[in-house]
Amino acid sequence: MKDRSLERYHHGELKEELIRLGRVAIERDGIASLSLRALAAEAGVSKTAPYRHFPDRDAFLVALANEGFRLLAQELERVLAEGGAVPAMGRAYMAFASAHPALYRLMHSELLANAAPAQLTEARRSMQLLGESLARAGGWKLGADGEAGRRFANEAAAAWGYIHGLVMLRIDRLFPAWLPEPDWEGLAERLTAHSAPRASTRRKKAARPTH
Amino acid sequence: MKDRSLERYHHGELKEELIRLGRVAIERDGIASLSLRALAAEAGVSKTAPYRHFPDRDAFLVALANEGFRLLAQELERVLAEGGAVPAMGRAYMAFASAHPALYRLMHSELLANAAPAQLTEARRSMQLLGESLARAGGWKLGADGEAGRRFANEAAAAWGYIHGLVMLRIDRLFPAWLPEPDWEGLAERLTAHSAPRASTRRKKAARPTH
DNA sequence: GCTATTATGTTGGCATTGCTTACATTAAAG
DNA sequence: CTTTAATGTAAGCAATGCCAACATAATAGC
Repeated sequence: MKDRSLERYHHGELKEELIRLGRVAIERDGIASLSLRALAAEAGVSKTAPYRHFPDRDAFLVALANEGFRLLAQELERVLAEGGAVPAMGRAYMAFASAHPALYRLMHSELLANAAPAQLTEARRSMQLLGESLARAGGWKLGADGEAGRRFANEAAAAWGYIHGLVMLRIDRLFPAWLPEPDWEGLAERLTAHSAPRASTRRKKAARPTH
Repeated sequence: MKDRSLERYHHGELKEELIRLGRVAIERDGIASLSLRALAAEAGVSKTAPYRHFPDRDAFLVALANEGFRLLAQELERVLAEGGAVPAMGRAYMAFASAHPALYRLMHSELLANAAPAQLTEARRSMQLLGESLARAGGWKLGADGEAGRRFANEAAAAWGYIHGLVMLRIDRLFPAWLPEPDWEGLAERLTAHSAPRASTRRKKAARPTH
């Protein structure tokens, strides 16, 4: 039995502290090598204590991801409040991912694809923000049905895919080293070109003029 | 001691078979739960046999990813041989990722960011193919120096980011379910719009020169 | 205030896994 | 034919996820 004479039996904020420690740990060691036991030790608590707050390791990772979405939404909301348009959103998105690469990766990992939607309330919020911003800039209606809704879904997927891919390329350092380093921030701002329904693009769908 | 009277002591093609089995395993159970021991058992070989061919688990995953790049390059080359232009490349890229989602994810995972370049010879090949195709379509020179090289790097990053993000959005099922399913193939074909230097984009770039 | 209930944390333990060391078998080189 | 290198095996350690039984503290009902 350890000497816990100076420590409280109940931590009191274990759940929150585990999330905090987890965020640091994944950025330092990578997501794959995150260990609940090690985290418990860091928090000065027994090896199975985390299981009182999370059913299993995957559930903890989902909670971590959700925290990430909360932080991202917070950032995006701040930009929106400052009157930022779509390019500013792109910049903020890129900045968030660069500042928390492992967290961003986790937020878009395989795990989340099958996670229960109820656990990812914050995820929906941040995506709604992005979607609304894109819709406003492009003059689309968010809840539109039929053809209009389908067209908006396409434009949203194009814009989101663009910024998401750009960000992943950067944080995973996948861009070939034998080429000059791209201007990531500038490219992120170009999000506008993808969200707004450009005449050229729409015509191309029908007639495909280039090449 | 097991009865191996009918089995050869030496498997003979263990390395290749592990790669084969590994590809199936990650698509079935996910990358995280891939176990070298389990794979060894599947191959009918002792638990530590794989370590004769791969220093550790991560090295095996890198080898798997490299095999993925080889397959992708093979596909892209086939499309090129058939005279396919950039939209066809986009389609092929999307098709490959959809057919092997876990493999594609692995090819762009955190692990690879720090992998020794020598282990990823095939990766460079497939990217070179994509880069050449984009350069030809956009009228760029691949090895250009200075401003031209930097501009090409930006256009390449934009195009690659676009298709990569689109693909990831799809295979990770991240696109919100409350929107209509996007036309993924059609969006992949739009790769042209990102690789070709569009007048509007270039003017915008000039108006906001660098940073 | 006292007690019952619930939330939270601990201890011990099992199975799985990655990986190391020492040894066995076979193929290939000389 | 002998030697050597390549390939596979056996045994075992440490770390981890997770379960079951128990301990402690906070809280609610009376």
